[in-house]
Amino acid sequence: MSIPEYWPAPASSGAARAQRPSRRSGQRRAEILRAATAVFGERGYANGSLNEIAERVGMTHAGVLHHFGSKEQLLIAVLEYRDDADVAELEGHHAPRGAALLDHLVETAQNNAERRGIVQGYTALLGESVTEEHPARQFFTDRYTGLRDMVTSAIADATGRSADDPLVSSAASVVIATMDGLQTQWLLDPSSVDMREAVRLTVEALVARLRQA
Amino acid sequence: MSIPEYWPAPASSGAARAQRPSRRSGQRRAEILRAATAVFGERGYANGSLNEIAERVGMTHAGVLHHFGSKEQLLIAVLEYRDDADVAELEGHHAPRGAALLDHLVETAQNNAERRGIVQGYTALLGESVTEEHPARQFFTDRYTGLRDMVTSAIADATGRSADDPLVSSAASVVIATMDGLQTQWLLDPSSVDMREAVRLTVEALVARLRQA
DNA sequence: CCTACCGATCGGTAGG
DNA sequence: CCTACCGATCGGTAGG
Repeated sequence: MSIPEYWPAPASSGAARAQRPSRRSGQRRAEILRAATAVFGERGYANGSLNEIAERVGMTHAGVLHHFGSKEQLLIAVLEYRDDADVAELEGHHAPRGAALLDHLVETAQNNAERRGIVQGYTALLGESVTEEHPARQFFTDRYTGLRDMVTSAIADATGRSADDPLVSSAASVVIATMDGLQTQWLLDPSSVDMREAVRLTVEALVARLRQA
Repeated sequence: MSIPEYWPAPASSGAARAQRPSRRSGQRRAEILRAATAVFGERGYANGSLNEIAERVGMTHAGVLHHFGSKEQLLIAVLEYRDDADVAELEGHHAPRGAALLDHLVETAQNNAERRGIVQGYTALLGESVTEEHPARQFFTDRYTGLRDMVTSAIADATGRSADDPLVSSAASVVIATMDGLQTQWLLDPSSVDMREAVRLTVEALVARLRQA
């Protein structure tokens, strides 16, 4: 499973340069991950090739495979890389856990309208992931389980209902579904939809509905 | 653009058998369309091969290409075929145009829970369609424009608001987005979501919200 | 990291 | 509709 490292050490690897191969290798991996994120986002996973990824970082596809072992492992790394970035951003600004999470989601919808590449990558891979034996399937399944839990407790918090209330978990699924579905519509036709307003309306309507009765 | 027909006429093509080649060809095309729908649904378009489609109807991939010209044209035919089926079903049961459409969508969500293959095919192709230069892109763009119009007028009807009200068109986008997004969550984990209840809640909450103020 | 290669598979065409 | 073929491309491996 591990990736052997048998290429020659850099000629200038004495004490003069503090950069060990592992440091450079880490940078190179990050470059590949960025390129792979872009290519899978533009073309999808099935249609994105290692060759195109490799060209964008100035190496051959064999070089990419050296770093990541297989196309599938590269995809997994891309997904985790994206996840890390999301988490970092969440924690950087604030890590809202209660009702404030709902406002944060409205903000996210707005911000996403200026990150087309990222939205497209997410939507394309998510869509592909429901196909048979797709390597991203487990990743997204787990991710949505976690997302639903977070949003469920946020809605419980905002409405004073129990997180076990079926209406609450339904509402959580709906909020997430709305964000995903709006992204698809927006990607197909950006002028057709105001993602921020639509998410805001959804959250408002659901919370109001769950507050009564 | 047209597909030439130069294969030999059936040996038994006299007056005894009323089946002209065009009739048989039409049946064969329908078989291919069904197989292609299944394969693209299971594997996606990029990952689904003409060879697998051909095998399922007992011919070679060249035979499939004879009938449809190219893989891309086959995809377009599949999408139109699916669309025709949807329309036929809509008109068969009832063609609800006003507020009744909203109830019909709740029913559709319920019915979809027993048509996993169809839902998966739709979700996978829709997700792929947002990638660069994807052949299904125009199809889905047009489809969503039409869907939004229908649902917008249904919501206007149900709430007494104008179809030009931005809240109404936002709500329409949300209803459609919800259905799509829920399907994805359900495909990833069928036990995680009650599609019917979630759509019902969404419609109810949005209509209630738009009825006030 | 590259070169050089592999087998497999792809969509499409020619030609009947 | 098939056989037979094409060039292109794919992911992956060997070996340094």
